[in-house]
Amino acid sequence: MTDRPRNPTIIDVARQAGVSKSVVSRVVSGRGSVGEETRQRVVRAAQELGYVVNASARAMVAHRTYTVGAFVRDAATPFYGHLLTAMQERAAGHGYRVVTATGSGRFEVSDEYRALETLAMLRVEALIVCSGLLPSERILPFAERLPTVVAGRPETHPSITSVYCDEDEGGAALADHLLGLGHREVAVVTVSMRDSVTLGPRTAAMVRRLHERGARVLEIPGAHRETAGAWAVEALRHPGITAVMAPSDRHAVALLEQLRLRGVDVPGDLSVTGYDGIGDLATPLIGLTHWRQPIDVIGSRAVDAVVQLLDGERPPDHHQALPGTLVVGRTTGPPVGWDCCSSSRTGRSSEASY
Amino acid sequence: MTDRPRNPTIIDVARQAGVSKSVVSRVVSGRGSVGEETRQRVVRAAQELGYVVNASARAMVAHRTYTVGAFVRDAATPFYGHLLTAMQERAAGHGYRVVTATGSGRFEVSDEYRALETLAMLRVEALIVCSGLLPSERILPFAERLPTVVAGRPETHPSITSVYCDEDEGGAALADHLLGLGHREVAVVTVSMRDSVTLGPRTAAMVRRLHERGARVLEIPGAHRETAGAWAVEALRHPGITAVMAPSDRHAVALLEQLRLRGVDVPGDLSVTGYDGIGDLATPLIGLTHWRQPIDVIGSRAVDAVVQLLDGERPPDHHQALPGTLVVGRTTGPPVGWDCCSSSRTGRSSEASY
DNA sequence: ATTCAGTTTGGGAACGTTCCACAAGGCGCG
DNA sequence: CGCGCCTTGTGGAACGTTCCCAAACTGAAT
Repeated sequence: MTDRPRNPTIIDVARQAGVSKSVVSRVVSGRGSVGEETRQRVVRAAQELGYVVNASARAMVAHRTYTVGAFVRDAATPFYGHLLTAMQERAAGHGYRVVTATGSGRFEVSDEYRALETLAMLRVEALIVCSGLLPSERILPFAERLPTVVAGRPETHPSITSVYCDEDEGGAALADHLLGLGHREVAVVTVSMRDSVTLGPRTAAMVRRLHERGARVLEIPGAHRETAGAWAVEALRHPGITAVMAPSDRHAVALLEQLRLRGVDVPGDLSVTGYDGIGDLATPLIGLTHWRQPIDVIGSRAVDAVVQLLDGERPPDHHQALPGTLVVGRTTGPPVGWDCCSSSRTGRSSEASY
Repeated sequence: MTDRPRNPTIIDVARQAGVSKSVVSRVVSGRGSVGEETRQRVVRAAQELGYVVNASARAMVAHRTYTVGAFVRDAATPFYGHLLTAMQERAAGHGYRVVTATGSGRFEVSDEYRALETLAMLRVEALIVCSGLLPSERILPFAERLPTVVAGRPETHPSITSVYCDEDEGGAALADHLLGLGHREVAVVTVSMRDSVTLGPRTAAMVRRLHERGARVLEIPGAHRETAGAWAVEALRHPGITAVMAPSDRHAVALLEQLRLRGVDVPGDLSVTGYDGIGDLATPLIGLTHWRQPIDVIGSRAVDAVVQLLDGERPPDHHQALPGTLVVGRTTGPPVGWDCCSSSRTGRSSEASY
């Protein structure tokens, strides 16, 4: 780096305005009283020199940065993009900045750790963790030192506050929707709890509810969207299956693409459900039936909680579960051969064992 | 804010390890030599105390922050989300952090200015501007003080480096595609240059090419996606129109939704084109014909350029125009009544004047 | 005139780090 | 043994800001 001209300091401004640095400090920080005439002179001098406060120096003496750290696994996914935006906006309202750190796609523990350490170096005053993958025990060491809120997923640990949309409710609601349409044999693309703290519980909830209501369930493990072709094949192998539940909108869209390639009619041959309901994927154009999470609310509540913790108050609810909404689109419908009036089903397939 | 325990400093670590603060500094910064036995002792002490370097203090003396500022209008849009992710990753490779500032949705000049000033306070070493709306003259004052690169859009000003995908080429390619299919009367949803530095030129390029090749053009001004219903109405009012070109994928999807509501068959009745080709909107499911920009490349090249500027080199190309790709989907096809073999058109509509 | 309160201003310490100059000790070499 | 050199460790200055305290100045009341 070639030597660039130094930024002007309050001392430069003070010299220019013919006052002491203390006066300039009071003018730029807005604390303490300054004579009106002097303040004008200082403001003018600052403008002439293009003075801008140095946040580092300020942070040093104030022991505050007015910065909240947000950790997300991958900011490019629409879910996190929306969450970040919502948080940023709300934080600005509280006088805080949000600085985000990401785990760098490669899903490595060391990257994750480095990201969180970077936030610590920057002396963020609090932490908002928005990752479906980072387990509680990795968050805990930081939560001990910083007010920490987990956003977008339930958190079991008592010393961590969380703001989320109940996964059980959503999973059950989608299952009920399919059951109500008459589906009795449903495939669920499942994700293990280990692989995701959000996708795991919601698919488990789908399976549970379907079982409870006496439906047959085919579980297709499928954490990664790239394997959507295999899900399609697996679901189609079982002729009794009339619906497939995906762990997220993106999974659902990947599945819809694969079904389309294979000439499967949705929802004629097969119904499909998603989960999340964010941004462009929830477009009416695709018409995906899904469970919609109030991401904006999750984001702003998370920030509110963090600010309350910073103010030394305990947030009203340690774990805030926000209500979601069932959005019925055009990817779900009654199963083939289903007679809506007799409430019984014809053309039931043989008792395949799965 | 209640008083939180202070973070340990190098002095605390020094005391714990029984050495001077200078030794600790050398250990944590990795500069200067330290006896092996001593270094072990320091590392252990730091770990015991949970010491983390204070970036502010470091920045003060080093006059460096290893931080690049990114300004985007709205981080929630997929285009910018992807761009940011790409930049973040590349910057990390160069040893820089990216801190983003947004113009807070409300599209106010004062917000914009505050966002850029925040970046200046944080003493970012360089600036990457990724906004289709912020005009050059607003960027210039910052470009004079900081190495500045504009990403994702062409930049005319000679003292600002830019990395982008040529809008003229994309607009023309899409127009050619439609012309090649046999379309002769095309509506273009146009955005003024004033409203967007990216959307403006690309729609202008579409119109230009269509005119050059002798097609009739209906210009429908439409900066905001919310008015997509009106575009649909306007296009359908002119029976000669066989295709509509949207300024972006998101505009195109909004239009497709409106056309769907009105029972218009795409591409049977009307062909539709998009522009950008990012993430989930470019999904094969929708099958939108569009011009794809290499966003990842734009992001990483922008960071590379910034780093070169920081190193005092001039980047090889002051203005880097990257190649895009035409992606043909299922939203475009031959116009109704078009006979592919005779290369002439039947059922031509009356000479409507527009 | 003198005191007193209130406002405005200036000087200096402190924040946590890096870097520089320097000291102490070990080592090889004449 | 004395000299310089290299390695390792120490103390202090500096970075740009805020805040505390003291000084200077104002004006009003005694």
